[in-house]
Amino acid sequence: MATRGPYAKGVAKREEILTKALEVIARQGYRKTSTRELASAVGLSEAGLLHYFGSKEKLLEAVLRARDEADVERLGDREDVVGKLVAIVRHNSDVPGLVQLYSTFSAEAGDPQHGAHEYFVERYQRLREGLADGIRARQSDGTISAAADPEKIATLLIALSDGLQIQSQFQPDAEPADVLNHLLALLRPV
Amino acid sequence: MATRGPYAKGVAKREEILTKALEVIARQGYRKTSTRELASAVGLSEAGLLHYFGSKEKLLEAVLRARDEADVERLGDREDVVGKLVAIVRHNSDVPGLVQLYSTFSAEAGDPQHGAHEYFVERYQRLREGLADGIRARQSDGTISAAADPEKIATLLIALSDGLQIQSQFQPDAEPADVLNHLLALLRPV
DNA sequence: GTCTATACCAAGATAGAC
DNA sequence: GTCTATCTTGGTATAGAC
Repeated sequence: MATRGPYAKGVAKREEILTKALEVIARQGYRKTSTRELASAVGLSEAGLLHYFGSKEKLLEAVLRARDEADVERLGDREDVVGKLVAIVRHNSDVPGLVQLYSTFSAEAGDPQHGAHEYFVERYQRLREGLADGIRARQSDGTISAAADPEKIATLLIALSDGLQIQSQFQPDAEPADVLNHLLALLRPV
Repeated sequence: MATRGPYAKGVAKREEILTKALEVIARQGYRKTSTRELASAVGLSEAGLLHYFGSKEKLLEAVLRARDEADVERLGDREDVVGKLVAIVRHNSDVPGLVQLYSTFSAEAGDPQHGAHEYFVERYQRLREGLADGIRARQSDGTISAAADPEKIATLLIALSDGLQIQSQFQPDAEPADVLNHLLALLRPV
């Protein structure tokens, strides 16, 4: 009855699936990407693919986790958390399919029954806490007004990033990062 | 060959479908609401329901249009456009299923191929223009700083409302309208 | 009263998750 | 393969313009 954990082969395959899925979804969005298609893209049957992730929902959750990790890897050295957020939002303009996966999936997962609900609960909480610290740091060095409530502004910046990325899909000329920066300028102490 | 337009009966049934759909979706969210269920809720077969709207996508678009109209009816008399937005966000806490329909659908419709893409393009543009006017009005009466760019702040307020409503599904104690009001306080001239 | 577009239904084709 | 979801096809009944 002892569980043995994944073999090296399985770990590699898992990696391959996530990389490929990220690629396919970034290109064509996720609504149009079936498990069937993802399976054949990595040379597996549907059942074979689902063996690794259990369900489509769990696979997509893993894709988003992988993206979060990639963001950390690109920006992990940066001190300024608020600047990090702006950099991520700017970078996301280049991967609309992923942004669409993220926004659709997070909206759907609002339902507590949804398989990825817990993932988002934890993710948003982690982001809020990190950003609140970053905001307090900026208040110390004088780039954000002391009148701002760090927790509320953290919630606000995340919501703003999410909302801007959705809206920009309907207004191709708009640059989400510019709006974020305009707000940060207005939040400077006088 | 000539088109005759809907009969009185059809007009009434269309109304009934929208009202009922709004009710069912507000209660249980849209992910769990099938056309089959909506059809039987109004005493029609699935084909009968689709006869009126052509597709599920178009039906959901009509539901969102109906909600927009209901909001206008509730708040049409109000002068202050920014205050209107806050009131809508506050009211939306009472209809989580509808909020979920709206956010999921708008995220999905980011794909230009999506049937409701055009609807959202027009809706966001209309909202932005109306809000920008409201912001200029507030700048005139001194409740928003003259340093704010009305177009950017309009985009921001819409994005913020959307994002806050998504985030609040993962943080039940949070009240989106409070964060909006905190921002408005910070945007006051000094 | 005739005529035809509208209102609707039964059955099934198709496709996706698992 | 099974189950469930959307949507199509091919039909009948009826509203309502003329």
